[in-house]
Order: sequence, then structure tokens, then C-alpha cells
Amino acid sequence: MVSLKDISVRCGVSVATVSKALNGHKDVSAATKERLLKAAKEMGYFPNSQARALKTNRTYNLGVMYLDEAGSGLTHEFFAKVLDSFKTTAETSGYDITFINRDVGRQKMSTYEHCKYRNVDGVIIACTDFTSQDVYEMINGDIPVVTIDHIFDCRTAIMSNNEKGMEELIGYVTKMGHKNIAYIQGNKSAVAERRLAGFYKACMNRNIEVNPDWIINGEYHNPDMTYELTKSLLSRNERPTCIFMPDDYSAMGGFNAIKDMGLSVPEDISVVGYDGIAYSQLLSPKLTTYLQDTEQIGVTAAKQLVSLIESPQTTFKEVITVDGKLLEGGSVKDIN
Amino acid sequence: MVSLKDISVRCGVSVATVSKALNGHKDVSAATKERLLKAAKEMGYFPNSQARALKTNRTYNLGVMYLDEAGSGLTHEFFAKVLDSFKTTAETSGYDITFINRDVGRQKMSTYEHCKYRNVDGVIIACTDFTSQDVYEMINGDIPVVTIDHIFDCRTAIMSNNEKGMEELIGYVTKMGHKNIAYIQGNKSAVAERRLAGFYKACMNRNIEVNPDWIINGEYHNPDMTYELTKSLLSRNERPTCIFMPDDYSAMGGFNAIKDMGLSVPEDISVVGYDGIAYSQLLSPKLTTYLQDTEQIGVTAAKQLVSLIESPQTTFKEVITVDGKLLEGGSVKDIN
DNA sequence: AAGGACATTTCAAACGTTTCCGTTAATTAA
DNA sequence: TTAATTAACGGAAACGTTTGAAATGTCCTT
Repeated sequence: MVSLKDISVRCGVSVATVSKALNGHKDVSAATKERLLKAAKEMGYFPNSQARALKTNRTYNLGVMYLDEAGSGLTHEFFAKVLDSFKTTAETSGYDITFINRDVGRQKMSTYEHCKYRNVDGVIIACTDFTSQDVYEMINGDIPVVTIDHIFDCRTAIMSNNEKGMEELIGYVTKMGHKNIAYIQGNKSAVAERRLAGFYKACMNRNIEVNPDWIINGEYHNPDMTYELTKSLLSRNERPTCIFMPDDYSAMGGFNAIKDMGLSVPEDISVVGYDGIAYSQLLSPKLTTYLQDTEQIGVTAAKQLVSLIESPQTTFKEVITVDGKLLEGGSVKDIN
Repeated sequence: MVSLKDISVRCGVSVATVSKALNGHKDVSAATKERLLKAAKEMGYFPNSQARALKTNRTYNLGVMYLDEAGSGLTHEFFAKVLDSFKTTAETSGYDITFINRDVGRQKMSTYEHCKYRNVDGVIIACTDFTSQDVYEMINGDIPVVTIDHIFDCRTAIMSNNEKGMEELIGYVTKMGHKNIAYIQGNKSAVAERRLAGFYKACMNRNIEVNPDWIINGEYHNPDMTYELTKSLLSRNERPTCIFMPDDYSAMGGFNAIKDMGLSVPEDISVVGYDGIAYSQLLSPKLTTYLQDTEQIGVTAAKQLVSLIESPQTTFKEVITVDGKLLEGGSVKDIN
């Protein structure tokens, strides 16, 4: 690998001058600067990121912290898409992305320690158990952090607008004449709370009574459980005309339960999902759902994190809400 | 951050001794070694990965190279799952994962240059355009590389067993009585070639004539295109009884085309997919498909890459084939 | 002509490791 | 007893940068 020294001997200047020229310092003449830049390009020079990091304490590396469990994380379409746009934006700003976990190799270490070890400049936390010790340690550490879909005191958070999503969905189904609405909600979490709050509020605004027996505790990303819950829900004496599923993926389970009971969507039961994943729009009928703006969430998270890193005065806590969009499919019947 | 020097002054030994103790060298007494290890733990010492990398030229970081385009990469379930298990295995061996691309920040650089810049110890190449200049540069470089689903001379490759997959699928559908089989294949690639070869061979072995008009060029991961191709295929005079789709995701497009033509699966047309993604098993009927062993592919890739790095004599080219498993759904009708 | 002001360049230390080699002391062999 | 071997540890250079201070040179001002 060609180093600063190689360039310096070839051009007959000191290493310091080369460094300054390449980093755009002003105390080097335009002539030599050009000469050195040219030589650097010719020789195929690239800075050694480790050496630079050692001196500057900046790695231009961002850590990604997420839950590493089956059925979650990378294989979760929502997270994958957010990560994808986060990554693209971060790269444009000159940052690379590294996965951060606990216990790398033989070393027992926490996620925070891992960050210290790798010296990441900042961390994005998403799709994880926000009550875990590891998250707690990160939040209270001195590394810039942006969380997604969870709000901590004194940390910047990017929130998908769950209240608005619920408001729009409820608005839509009530316009279609539904009043008896069930809601199979996801795991206990900030997201679930906000959606439920949005659900209640939207119903209240329309003078629709919420039947507490129809608020059912399910799980995100769990079609099997949703299948069972849907089935048991529909086996009761009184049936809702419309079911809100935890998310689009789980909704597949709900669809199947309905079908297996000899009913059909939307003729007998209307269904809405949440997320707007690709598959949901390939079903027939297409699922009526709320498309979360994963692109915008990822981009915003990256921009916030970078600005947190690069302009430390930005270190106040900020909560940024990203709106989504209702996708009108054919899974909700007009019963007016 | 606590450094070796901090430990050395506290314990009254030299930095060199601390380094050796912590790295398990033999020329340090058991007593002091224990004392130093204890101090290190107490003080919360973690090595500075940059400083270490600078000296040793080993970063314990692996690069991931993949196609960063819409509908591919991270949001591709096959790739996401492979990456997930790759990551887990790599971490167990003490390696972290960093995404590698071109043009990070203002710097214009190739993927290979990026690897040099970040000093990754090895690279996994997957889910990309294997004919690109960037891949070519990587393959001819001096960084350990493992490719997934593509074979280069002198580079280790992990191959999903596409021939066997096709063999099993053809075996299954012929057992169900199908002889008129169409195949909408994916983008021109090593994978597509192997599947097609497997398709032909399996048919030949059973004395089934392949109708060349029924070998159709489609695209992977493209439900819309598959929709159109399926529709035009079924509009011809002569119809196949069974259609092989490029993959499960695309198969959704095929399903919809069939439905939109007033036909149904499997009564009128049988369908098989490829991949075994989660969604395919939530459809009704469930899709009959071939489940690729993403877990095994990821694990094997990681192990091979690590051994390539850690025991340089392993640098011979190796091609490892990973078998999958037929998933019998309900999308193929028994027409015997 | 001497002094300062400025532009340009170099020196040298530092970042936190690893590792070769040398030193000392202790142990063993002859 | 002496020489040789070994065990345990320290010195110091090196990896490739960055950066403040010092050095050099040039030009302007008075």
C-alpha cells in the first residue's frame, strides 16, 4: 500500500506537507498542492483508515444495533428497507456501516464495549428490545445515538407516525361503514402503545365505541399466532366486521384463518394491515394497509446521526416524526 | 479509554509485558500474567482495534459486497438470510461485518480500493452482477474472497445446489403426471444457467420432451414481469399444465396472472417456485417450491472465508455445494 | 536597510499497539 | 565453580497518520 511517505519522497517534500495538501489545509501553496494531489492519484494512494482513526479518534464508521433473533432483524422487511436507505445516505456522507453486537469472538463484551473497541462514531438502534441492558448502556454512554421507533430522554429519535397511520386507517374503514372493529396488536413496545393510542383516539373522534374484548394481544411478525387469534376471535358469538392486524406479514395468517373458516376477505370480513410491505400488494385482494416511509426514516436517521457527530452542538434531543401513506387495497368492504 | 500504558503504570511493568500477557505469549510468568489480566478486567480495558490493525495488518473485519439496487440486496429474503447466518458465524470467530461499496463520501473509489482503505481481512460477494468491473477487480486482487452462487477460477465458491433442486422439482411434478412444463427463468446468470441445465437434464432423464417455446426469459424478483409473461404464456394455443416460476416472489405475479385469467391454482394450472421464502408457505394453496438452505450457505461461506484468512495454505480454490429441500405445497395438481 | 508580517514548509511528537532484540537473573549442566 | 541455558521482562522502533510549533524564505513598510 502506498503511504504518505511514498508520495513525500517521490515529490521531495515532507510527509506533513503531503498530509496537509491532501486534507485541504490552507497553508500549502496551490502549486505543490496540485502536484501532490496528482502524484497521489497516479500512485493510487488511499489513506490508511486505521492510522487516521488512531490519530483523530474518528473512524467514519457507524454501528448498527438491532435484535439478532429469528424472524427479526435483517429478514424483517421494514428494518431491511430502513437499513438500506440509512446505509446509502451514510455512505454519501463518507461513513461505512458495521454491525455491532455483543460477544465478538472469545471476548465477552457488551454492545457498548464493542462500540468502544471498534471506535464507531455513532450508532443507530432499531428493531430491538429497547428495555434490554445493552440498549440502556448505549443510551447512557457517550456515543452519539439515534433510535428508531423508540423515544429515550435526551436522545434523538426517528418515529414512524403511528398515530397518524391509525387515524387514517380508522378514518378509511369508518368511511366504508365499519363500526365493529377488532384490533390484534403487536408486542408490548413503544410502537404498539402508540398505535393503540391512535386507534382509541381515532375511534373516539368518530364516536365509535371500542369493544375492549376486541383488543387482542398478539405479536408482530407472527403469522401463526395471528392465525390462531383470528380464528378464536371469529369463533365468538359476536363478530367484528373488520380486523386490524399487527402488521402485513402477520395478516397473512389472519387471511388464512378467515379462509379456513369458510369465510372470505372482504366479503365476510374486512382486514387491514400495517407496513405496506411488497407482498401485501401482490395478494388478491390487495391488502389495505398503511405504508411506512422506510426510505425517509432511514435517510433522516442517517442525517441526524451524522449531524450529531459532526456538529456536537447539535446534541440536543430531537424527535422527528415521519408520515406514511394509506394504501387502499381491496381487503375492506364498503358496507354502507 | 484505558490503554496498555495505563495498565502498565498501575502494575509497575512495561507496556510490552502487558501486551504479551494479554495476548497469551509464553514469555511472561503465570503470576504476573494473572495479575495483569485481573487489572485489565478491573480497569475495563479493551484493545484499540485501530492501533492493533495498524501494527498487525489485521482488522478482524469482513467486507460484504452486494448489489445495492432496488428490489435486491438487503430486501431480498434469500440474501438477507444468508447474510444473517454469515454474520452470526463470522462473529463467533471474532470478525465484524462491514458493508463495502464504491464511492464512499467524496472519494471516488472502486470496491476493491474501498477494501484496501478499510483493510478488511476478507470479502464475501453475493447477490450481485458478477460480470461487473468491480467484481472483476476484487477477484483479481489479493484479498481473500468467497463468492456465493457464482464460480470464478481460483476462488472459493459456495453454490446452492440448483441442479439438484431442479431435479427434485421435476421429479415431483412428473410423478404428479405433468409432462407439459413451462419454465420462466431468471436473469442471465450462473444460477439461471445451472437451473436451466438441471431442468433439461431432469427432463431428459425421464424422456420428457422440452418445448423450447416454453422456456421463457424472465427476471428474478420481478412479480410484474412474471405476471405479464405468465399471461402471455397462457394466452397461446397450447398450454402447459405446469409452470416453473423464476422464484417464489415472482411466483406471486404468476399466481395473480392465472387468477386474473379466470383460472385457478392448482386446478387449472400447476405452479412451482424456487427459494422457499416464508411468504410462499403462507399462501393458499401453499407454493410447492425448493427451499434453499440459506443458513448452511451463510455458515459455510463464513467458515471458508475465515479459514482462507487464518490459514493461508488453504488458498486453493474450492467449490462447495449446499443442498436444499423440496417443500411440497398444494400448488401442483396430481393429474395422473 | 532593518524590521515586521505573512506564506510556505518542515520538525517532531503523538495516537495505542506489537515485536524484535537485549538485559538481567535464575537455573541447569559440566 | 564456571559456563551455558533458560525464563522473565524492558527498550525501542515501527505501523501511517495528524498537527501545533518552529523554521525558512519572501515581500512590504517605513
